[in-house]
Formats: sequence, structure tokens, C-alpha cells
Amino acid sequence: MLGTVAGGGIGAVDVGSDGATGEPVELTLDALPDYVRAQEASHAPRWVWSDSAHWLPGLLTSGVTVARCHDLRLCHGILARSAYTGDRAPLVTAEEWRRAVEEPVVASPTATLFDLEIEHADRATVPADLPAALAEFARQRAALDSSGADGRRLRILLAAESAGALIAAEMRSAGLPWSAEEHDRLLSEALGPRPASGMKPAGMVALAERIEGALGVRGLSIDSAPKLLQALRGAGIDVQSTSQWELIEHEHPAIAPLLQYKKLARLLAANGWSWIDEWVRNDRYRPVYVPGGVVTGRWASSGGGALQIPRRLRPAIRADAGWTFVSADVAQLEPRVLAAMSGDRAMAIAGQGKDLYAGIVESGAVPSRQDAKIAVLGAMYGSTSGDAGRLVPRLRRIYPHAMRLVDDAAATGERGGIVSTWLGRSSPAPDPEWFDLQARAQANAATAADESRARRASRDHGRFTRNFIVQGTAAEWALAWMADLRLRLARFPETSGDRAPASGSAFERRAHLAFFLHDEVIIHAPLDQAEAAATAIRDATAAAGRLLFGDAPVEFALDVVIGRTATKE
DNA sequence: CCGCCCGGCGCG
DNA sequence: AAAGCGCGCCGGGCGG
Repeated sequence: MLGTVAGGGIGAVDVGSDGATGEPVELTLDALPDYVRAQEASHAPRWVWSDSAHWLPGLLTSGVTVARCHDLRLCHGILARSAYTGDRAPLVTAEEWRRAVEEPVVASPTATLFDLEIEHADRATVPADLPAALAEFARQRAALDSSGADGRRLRILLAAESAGALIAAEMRSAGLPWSAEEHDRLLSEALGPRPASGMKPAGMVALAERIEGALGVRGLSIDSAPKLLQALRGAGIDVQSTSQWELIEHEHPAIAPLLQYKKLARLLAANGWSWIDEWVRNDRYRPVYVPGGVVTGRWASSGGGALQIPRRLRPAIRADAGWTFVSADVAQLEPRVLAAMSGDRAMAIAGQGKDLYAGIVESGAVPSRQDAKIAVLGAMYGSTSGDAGRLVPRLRRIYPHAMRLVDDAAATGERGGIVSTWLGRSSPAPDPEWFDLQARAQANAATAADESRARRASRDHGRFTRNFIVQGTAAEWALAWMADLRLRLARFPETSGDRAPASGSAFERRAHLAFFLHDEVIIHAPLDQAEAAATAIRDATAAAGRLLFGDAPVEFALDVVIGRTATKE
């Protein structure tokens, strides 16, 4: 247990596995890293602290890593909302911890970008002092004890969520190896050489001229959607918006250069040269990962768009000399998770082997792989029209258990109810306006418009809860996967080879996690540890499946690639 | 001038 | 004009 004490020092208390607390120790901030290092060496406790994002960056900067923690902020967020929690009342009424449920922490990227001092991570989030931490930990233990058999799943979820907080901080500390040179080369190839600041790259200027010529307009502001729309319509192109999926339907000489222009404009704005200047230092990109930042339990990110790096820039992810990447992604994670949680044997069998969609085609449900994909995504997202609307009912016949689970989740959501993931992360209730809308539609004075608005809101929320249980369970599977993998990698020997100067912590001197994207990890590994890291990923995949779903016959198929650039496919 | 919303598009 | 979930970020445009 770690917390601040009056006067600005640090207080620490040993917490036994039975929850018994020992004598408090008082430390100065400077003495903290050595204290934590010593505790790790002697008995590797599970550190209980207010907020990993508060405590860990400074420790990592000092070269200290911790094996396990219990993150009170993240765990409060789960327990205070979970339908699995027996008695939530004491947590819900703990006012000072409410932010943990209401708003995920988004660190200020500018404040913490290259300076991982503890002071900078000290944002107003949840209480960081020792008495508050002790009180909250006691509430959380009591909440778990009141949860009966569901407590087992919640405990797994809390451990996985807390491990995710460690991984997020460690990955930020390590950074993603990134070649600014390769990035610049890719940009120049697409856009032309870097222009003076404020100027458009030559590639975009040339396309703009072609677009103006084709539309018969001079001085068009292509970047202004209203002006562009007006110009398109003026040229006889009957569109309602300027989005690419609508433009692509029309035949006109302006369309091709316009679509190309939009691609380049996006690349320049989101990941152009100023992105490199802002986010890449010493061959490292250091995004802020936000564990639990999405209601479903997925991570969010803040700063540089870490979870939206375009595929075409993947070649800029470049391992250090003497190192390589081991990249792995899970094929069709979400449908596999759905098969497991619903106990749908037929769907599980379709997923035996690499490609679940091919298995669905073999089952005879649909004629082609593309149809299988549309049908499965449609089932999980709640599509009712188009190809998906036609294909989903076939799935309902062949995989009744899987479909029943998501259909029930949707029905619950349409009524304003709450659904939960496999391990017990629960969906937020609709806001009061939603219930107002439903009540108004039920009233005697309700108009047809009231009823249709209410029905639409109801369906919208049903699609949200339908997807919530699958996306959320996939997210906790991924957390369990990474948590297991992280501890396997931590047992690798430290490499004796040369290392880039950016390295600070011990975990960076062996194979370590460098990137995570929902169903995909990238490990940065010394060349001689790459094969072992690949094995660790495969072992972690099996372990995560067992931890969540026991002996259910579901396979989680992996694509593993070893190489110095982290390209996919 | 600032904050906010929104269209649009990148990722899963 | 998206059908069909979850995000973050950008620039334009608007209201204050």
C-alpha cells in the first residue's frame, strides 16, 4: 500500500494476502524508488495505490519496475458500476472516488511528454494519501467479499485491469521505436518534399489544380466542406456530402483527384511532418495510453493518435540495431470471444483452424468469406438492413446460442437495462434524457414523432449493449493475454548487448511490450530473444483463454511475425 | 480571440 | 448516405 502522508512524504504499509496491514513506513520522495526496489526483490508485493498513472512513471524513470499492483482508481471504476458487485453502496457514496467512474484520466500530453517526473503525473484525479487509500481498499475488499461466486470473476478482472495500467505506463516509458527518417521518406513519396511551414506540399497543389480544372472553378477551398460541396454540385455532381464513400459512386473527372487529395490531406494533417516534430524524439514515439478509457474497457489514447496510426506508416515502426519486433494479432478475436461466452459449440468449431470466417462458410451458413464477415460483424453491431440484414438471420439458425446471447443483450439495452461482460464490467445506464424520451412516448399525449424518437433511442441503446458484451469481453481477454505475456517476458534474462540511450528501466533490457492495439501486440526484442518471445505470446494466448473460459473448445488463432519493421499482412 | 460542435477519416 | 459498435484528431465554421 502506497500513499502520501501529511507533510508531503510517502507512506507505505505492507498488505498481506489476507488483507492484514503491517506497520506504516514513512519515506521521502527521493527514497521511494530504492524502497520499492527492495520490496520487489524481497517479496514482490502486489502494490496497492491510488493511481498507477500517478505513481509509476517516476519509478520507471528511476529504473524500478513492479511486478503487480492493485490500481484503486481503475478498480473503483469497475466495482462501483458492476452488476456483479454485491454491495456497491459504500463505493458509490465515496464521493472523492467518483471521478474514477465518471471520467477516465487523460494525462496532459505536453506536461508529461518527455518528463516522466512524479510531479507531472500528479493530476487532480483521485485521493493519493495513505488514509484515503486504506479506506478505499477496505471498501473494495468488502465489495468483493459481498459478491459471492461472482467475486471470482471480478477479482480476475481487477487484476487484469491493474496489470493493464502497469503495461500502459511501461509502454509509454519505453516508447515505440520509430524511424523519423523512414516516416519522412514515406511522406515525401506521397506528398512531395516537406514544404515550408504553412505551405501545401507539391503533391496536393498538383491535385488541387486538377480538381479545379475538372470542376471549372478557380481558387477553390478544397479543405472547406461547404465550399467544396457547393462546387461539386455546381459541376453537376449530385452529392449530399463530400465524404469519400459518396463521391466514389459518381463518374466525373474531378472525383479521382479529389479522393486522392483527401487521402493526402488526411495523412498530412494527422501524421505529417509536424506530427514527427511533436511526437518523435530519439527514435521513440511515446503516446499516452489510457487504460479503461472506453466504456467497454478498451484502452483509449491521448496524444498523437496512438491507436489510429495509419497502416501506410507502419514501416516507420523500426526496431533498434541488434533488436527486432515480434508482432502478433488475434484473428477474429470478437467472434471467438462470443463463441466462448455463449458456449456455442458450432461457432467454436467454425473457429478451429486459422480463419473463423472460412469455418462459417464450411458450415454452409453463407456462400462466401466476405458474406461471413458481413454477417458476423452485423450480428455483433446490430445491423438490420442491407447485406447484413439479409445474412444475419442465417447465422441465427446455425449459431442459435451465440445469436441468443447478443440478441438478449440488445433486448436488455432497449429496455434501458444494464449488461455485463464475462468478467463483470457493466454497461452504463442510459442517461435521464433517454428515460424521459421513453416516458413521453408512453404518455397519452404522445405524438407519432415522440414514439419514433423513443423507438430510435431504444434501438440505438440496444445496439450499444449488444456490442458492449462482446467488445468488452474481448477487451478483458486482451488484458489477460497481455498481463500473462508481460510476466513471461519479465523472466527473460537481461541482454548484455548495446542498447539505445533512451532506455531507463530494467524491463527495456530484455524483450518487452512496445505497442498494443485491441487485439494486437508488438514486442521489441533483442535478436536472440525473438523466438522465445514468439513462444511466450503463444503460451500467453492459451493461458488467457483458459483463465477466462476454462476448457471451452474455443481456439484463439494467432498470426505471429518476426521482423525489424512491424508491418502487418 | 476562445471554446465548442461537427464533418470527415484513421484505427479496431 | 450509410446500413452497423467503440474510439481520437483535424480543420472549418460558428456563437459568444
